[in-house]
Order: sequence, then C-alpha cells, then structure tokens
Amino acid sequence: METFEEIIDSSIAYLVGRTSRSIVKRLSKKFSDSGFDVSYEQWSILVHLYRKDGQTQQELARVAVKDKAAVTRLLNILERKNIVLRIPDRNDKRSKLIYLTNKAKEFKINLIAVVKELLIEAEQDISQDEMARCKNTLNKIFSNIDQLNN
Amino acid sequence: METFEEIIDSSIAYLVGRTSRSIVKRLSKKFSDSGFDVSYEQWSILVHLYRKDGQTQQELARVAVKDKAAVTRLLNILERKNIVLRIPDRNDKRSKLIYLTNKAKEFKINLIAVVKELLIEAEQDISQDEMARCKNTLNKIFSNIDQLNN
DNA sequence: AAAAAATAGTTGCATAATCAACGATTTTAT
DNA sequence: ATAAAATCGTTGATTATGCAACTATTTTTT
Repeated sequence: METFEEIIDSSIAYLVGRTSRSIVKRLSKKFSDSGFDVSYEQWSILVHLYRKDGQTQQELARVAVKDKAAVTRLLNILERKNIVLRIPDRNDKRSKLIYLTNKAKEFKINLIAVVKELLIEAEQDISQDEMARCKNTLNKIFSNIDQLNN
Repeated sequence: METFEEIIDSSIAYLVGRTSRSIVKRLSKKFSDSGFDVSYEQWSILVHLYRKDGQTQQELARVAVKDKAAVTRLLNILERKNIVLRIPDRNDKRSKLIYLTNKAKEFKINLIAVVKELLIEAEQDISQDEMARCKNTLNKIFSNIDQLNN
C-alpha cells in the first residue's frame, strides 16, 4: 500500500529515528565494553565540556539541543559519578558553571577514541562525498523543523 | 579544534539524534494541536497496526524497532486510551494479538494526514532526488550499525 | 527607584527506552 | 516421551525526555 510505504519505512522520521536509536545502543555498548561508566546522553554533555570547560547549564542545553531540565538531571548523575563539578557563578548568582574533574580529563582521550571507532563503523562502505551530502540534507531537515518548533 | 568538529557538530550521530528529536517534538505538537491524544511513540506502533491489524507484540516490536518491554508499555497506554485491544492467540497461548478499536479506525485518516503534513514541512526546499539519496545513506548507516548490535 | 519582564536552575508529573529476570508455553533434541 | 532450549509477554530497576510551575536573581521599562 503506497501510503504506508511513504509514512513508515521510507519516511524520513522513521529512518532518522531508528538510525539514532541504533547508534545510541551501539555506543552505549562500546562505552561499557571499554570500561567507561558513561551513557550516550551523558557523553553528549561531556563532549561539549571537553570542547569548552566552564559553561553554564543553559549554554550546555543550547549546544546539546536538550531541555534545561534534562541537563539538570544529566549533571546530577555526572556530578554523582565525580565527572563534573557545579561552581556558582560569582558574577551572576542565578548561574552555575560546570567544570570537568581531573578524572574526566584523564579519560577524555580514550572516550573520544571510542566515539571515533563508532563513526568509522557507521560510515563503512559510504564515500566521504555521500556522507557529506547526507549530513548536509540532515541539516536542512533539522532547520526546517527546528524553525517550526521555536 | 578539528577533533571536536568531527565528533560533535558534524558527526552523523549528533545530526541524526537532533533531527530525530526535533521531528518527535514537532509531530507531538501537531497531534495535540489537532486534538489527538496520541504521542509520537504511540503513533509509531499504531501505524503498523493500520498497515496490518492483529499482529503479536513481538511482531510489532520487530517492525517498530523497539524492545518488547517498550511495546508492552506503549500498548498498556494505548489500551487504556481505548485505541487497541489485546486478544489472546488461540493457537499459541504465549501470544496476544493486537487489534485496533473502532475509535482508532475512525481517526486513522486524520492522523495520517497530520503525519503527511509533517513530512512536507521536513522536506521543504529539498529535491526528491536529494531526499532519496539521504534516505539511502541512512539505510546504509542503520544496517552497518544494526549488524553490530545483533 | 519601583514595577515588570526575562533568565537560570530545580522539581513534579507523565511518558519512554533498555536490560535482566521471571513464569508460562511451545518447539527442538535426545 | 522427556529434558532442554527457545519464545512470548510482564515486571522492576535505572536512565532519559518534555512541559509547566516555582524560586531566586538580574535586566529592562516606566
């Protein structure tokens, strides 16, 4: 039935959804196999701190494209695991600045290596050009929808 | 910093993740604006029943690419909302067959219309050819990873 | 300077995903 | 025919999401 093909199997919503879930699952497995007690979602915050330490929760929410409540909770877990610290901002008492602990800095390189491995797995048998086009299209789709969400 | 570009903003994991979340958010909004008390995840089960009524939970888990426990819980909600029925399978007492209620059948067309609207929004300013290529690449990525997950 | 609006972070509520363990049933092997 | 293995659905535990309401601050308006 034409309609169902269109809205299920070949629908972009379905395809990005299942691809995303499969990647999350695979990366979680790779992290735990490598001895890292870090989930995919925790990683998705952590990586932004590796890029730039000492951001506010709002900034992290923005760059990680997550609700600020979700960030609060991810940080609770990361703090409990001794991976990040919350330091009140002296210049703005509403804000907290998030910093990596030494522990987090120590496993940075190894964690990134696992992620790079995953990206290689994902891009198997796909040319650089094809990959670039796909990413470009995904960016367009995202901005089409994101615009309507905000 | 080259590394971070690679593993964050332009990483396929990041791009499919945020695109997927934006679509889920948008569709949920469209459903509720249109007066349907159905979440995106509930829809993702429902649509497979619209295609073929009377499947087992395992079959639904397979086609929807979800854990069977997740399906159990989505069906609990759909049953509570009077959208599906669980009927024990006479030929295999372990199984239950899932059927749509009349209520579900009544809003089928309207629900599908909303989803089609969303797909048009998502594909704005993207040619059919470009879209087809992107979907093709996503399928490759999914099978690369899915293979490793199972 | 006081009132109003905006911003940062937290919490409660409802929904959802995954994993592992379990009971009931069915299939396969011996 | 019986024992072992596989399958189906459920449940509990842990992690995660989004929304709305809330407190405490800071910024903007008037």
